[in-house]
Amino acid sequence: MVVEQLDAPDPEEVIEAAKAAFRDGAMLTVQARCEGEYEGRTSGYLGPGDRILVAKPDGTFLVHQPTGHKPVNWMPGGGTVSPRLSEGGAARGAAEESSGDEPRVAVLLARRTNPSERVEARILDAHGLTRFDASDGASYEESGTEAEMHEYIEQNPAVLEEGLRIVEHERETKYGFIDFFARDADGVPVVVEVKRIQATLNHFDQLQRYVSLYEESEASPRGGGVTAGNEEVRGLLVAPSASERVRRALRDNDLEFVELGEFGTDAKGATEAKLTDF
Amino acid sequence: MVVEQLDAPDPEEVIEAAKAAFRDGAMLTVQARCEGEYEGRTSGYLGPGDRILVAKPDGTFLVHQPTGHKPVNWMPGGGTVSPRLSEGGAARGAAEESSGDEPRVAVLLARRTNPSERVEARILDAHGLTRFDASDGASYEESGTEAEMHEYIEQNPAVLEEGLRIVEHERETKYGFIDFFARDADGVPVVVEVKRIQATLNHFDQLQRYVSLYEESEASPRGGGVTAGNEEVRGLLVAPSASERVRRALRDNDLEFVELGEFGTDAKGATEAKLTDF
DNA sequence: GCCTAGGTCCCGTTG
DNA sequence: CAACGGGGCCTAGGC
Repeated sequence: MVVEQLDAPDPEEVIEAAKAAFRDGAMLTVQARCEGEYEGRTSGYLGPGDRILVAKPDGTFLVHQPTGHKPVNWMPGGGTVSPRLSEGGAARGAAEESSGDEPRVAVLLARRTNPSERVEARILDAHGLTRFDASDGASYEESGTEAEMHEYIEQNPAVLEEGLRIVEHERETKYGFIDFFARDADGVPVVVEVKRIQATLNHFDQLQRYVSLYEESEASPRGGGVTAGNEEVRGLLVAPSASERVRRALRDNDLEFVELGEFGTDAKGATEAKLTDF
Repeated sequence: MVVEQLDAPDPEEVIEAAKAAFRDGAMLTVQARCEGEYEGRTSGYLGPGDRILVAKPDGTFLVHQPTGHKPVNWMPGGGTVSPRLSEGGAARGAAEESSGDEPRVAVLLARRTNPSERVEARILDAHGLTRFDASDGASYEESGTEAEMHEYIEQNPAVLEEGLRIVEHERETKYGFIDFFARDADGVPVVVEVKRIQATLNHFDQLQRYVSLYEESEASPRGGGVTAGNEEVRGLLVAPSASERVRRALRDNDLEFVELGEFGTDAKGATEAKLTDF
């Protein structure tokens, strides 16, 4: 039996099922009216409403409202989720006298350290619960990533500029990592920053940072005098597109934009076609 | 009835339940062995395995493996999820001759435009399905945010520096927004960038950009000559902490770091305590 | 463990 | 609508 479903379980049944699921490494899904509370990097409270709760064996905990991609409350994996019975009533608000006839509610508490934080979901009314003994060995394989774009450029530097020669990939500097360090046809050093998506001001910032770093660390040690220094390093921002503001920022700072959209098989085919032209 | 559960539904039942749920604006959860495929900003494939599928009435679609905070495949809200029956067999791979006795499988296809993309989950084996007519009017209320940090600083500028006077909050420049524009005790202009979390190199970048922008736009128009220009603007990065690299980048570029961790009631109390010291 | 940078980032806000 | 910046971002890769 891979899945076990409970319909409208009472608090004790929720606790029991949750304990068993966590013990056995199963995934748990609960449809419930609940409250949420978070305390950690910030703190927050979510009033009662219908949500889906998901707890994974790695400690991941998710609270999903009926809209939106992101969980309204969550805990990343690495911590633990523990079920416990608690007094009824609101998590927040005045502590009313606990009359004996108050219903107890099931609570799912997710915690972790570093950073220290916790999410608590008070299940006021469990509509459905599913235990799922899931087994999944597959991993997602993706193409079209920035890593592939890097590979493509490394193999075909001419798509950026005729005569460009890649010297180093992922060069570390004291201010961060440069995507490519290269030299142009005249041997002038070129700092290259590559983005898979439309370039933003932050990307311009990064390139600017790397270029100034290069100017400082390379020009100064030379003793200053032989080379012009600042003039002798170029900065290239490579991306499929860029807003006008970004283009202007680049121009104003003597940096260059290279539009590179398609890459991979198509572009490779184009390169091969080129070769046959000779 | 808020929740309807099906145990090991066959493909036709999955389709039927999904159609009904989407028509009525209910949330749908399916525990299933499935394949996943994404095509859009990148493209990717996920082989068969056990996952939880969640479809929301706003078009959000999530595929969750047994580990990890993030869905392995997803579609943000705004699009549509449509169920349909399809041929059995792998989504990827050679198109085998479709012998008549192949089982048909339920497929959930999530699509949107702008960007144009789609996620397809081929449900090879549905273990469980839950329809949830959820109603949730609550929204999450959070404190400890950067906005609150801004308010606090605006009310207590002295925590940054004695004699600092806030001139403007969220000043727009042609290259972006400055958190605070201020003047120090000597009337020297100060650009302030505030971060709620540990400062990163990108945050340094932002401040550096704003400061250079200020130097250009303010110093140049003046005709250059009266004021020293570059020397006469300070940049402050305010955050609870910063790595050594970030501190060095700031120092090397004549920018300043101000450590500001606690704020709000505690810090306010500290300020008040200080006042009583006089 | 910290630091750095990417992400199918998502999301809100503003022009 | 694009664009810019925040996020309890999360996650992977180095060191």
